[in-house]
Amino acid sequence: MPELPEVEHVCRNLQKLVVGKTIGCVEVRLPRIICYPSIQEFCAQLQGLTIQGVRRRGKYLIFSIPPFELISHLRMEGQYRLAISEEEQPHTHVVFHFTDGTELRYRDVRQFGTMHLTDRPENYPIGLQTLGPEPFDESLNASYFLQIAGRRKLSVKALLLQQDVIAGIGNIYADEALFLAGIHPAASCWQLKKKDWQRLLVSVREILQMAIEAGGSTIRSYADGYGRHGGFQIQLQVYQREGQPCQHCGREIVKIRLAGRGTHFCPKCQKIPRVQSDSQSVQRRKEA
DNA sequence: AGCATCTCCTGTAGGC
DNA sequence: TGCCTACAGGAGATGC
Repeated sequence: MPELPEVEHVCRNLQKLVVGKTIGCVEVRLPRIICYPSIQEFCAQLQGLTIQGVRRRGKYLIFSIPPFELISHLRMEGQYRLAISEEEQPHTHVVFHFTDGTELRYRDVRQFGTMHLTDRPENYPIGLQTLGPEPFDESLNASYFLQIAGRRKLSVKALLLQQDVIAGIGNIYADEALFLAGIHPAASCWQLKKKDWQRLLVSVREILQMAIEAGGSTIRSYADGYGRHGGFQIQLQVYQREGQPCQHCGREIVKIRLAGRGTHFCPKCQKIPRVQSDSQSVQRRKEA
């Protein structure tokens, strides 16, 4: 499941593979992938245009194809692959035929991926329009999290998954970052102090940076533009390691369900920050 | 408003 | 062996 590091890697490879290529025609075999505009317009508008660049924003891939932008989200299992004459893999839903005889194939087993083609920001997918800051954005700091979530009772894991709060984090790296920060995923946002947010932000950046350098994580199906798998999965400390010993303390990794997602953590290393709430302090005064 | 749950989808794993 | 069910999850929709 591609998150920021995987999309970043795909993006860098696509920059090498498709920039400068001119589209001859486009084949759309699964209409649901194309969210905007209609299939007919999508194909007709791309014909004869040249790809000038590819960039990433959150988990979105944005192809610059003047005067348009093609915004592609891989969701769970979307993959791009540049091909010449190789046999086509099943679940290939969109094919961009280039004038040089090569083709860019979009493959997506679970059919969750989306594409938008537009020259107007108001037609961007909602998620891109409301996307929060990039994790490596220098203006991002602990105060931002305190301000946006300091009073909320939402779990910190659920908050990390909200793309309008911080862009690009998915289930794998949310679990890993919380482990690295020593914060319990079920801790409520209001329980975190500024230093906790600071530690979490540092951990998020550290995990994402390491994963980018390793070429991302391949859990089920992720592959880059060349069909290569990522290497970070072997460095995962908690994700999908339920029942195995924590590599820090030896305690069994536990799996719970949080925010509708499988959530993995070490019950010894990851604590809910201790906060003395008003009601608790009133209670203590009464007891005293 | 804020939060939880459901939905889309298919391959895989586990139980019987 | 073969069938059935649960599960995986990003993001948008829905409901409380």
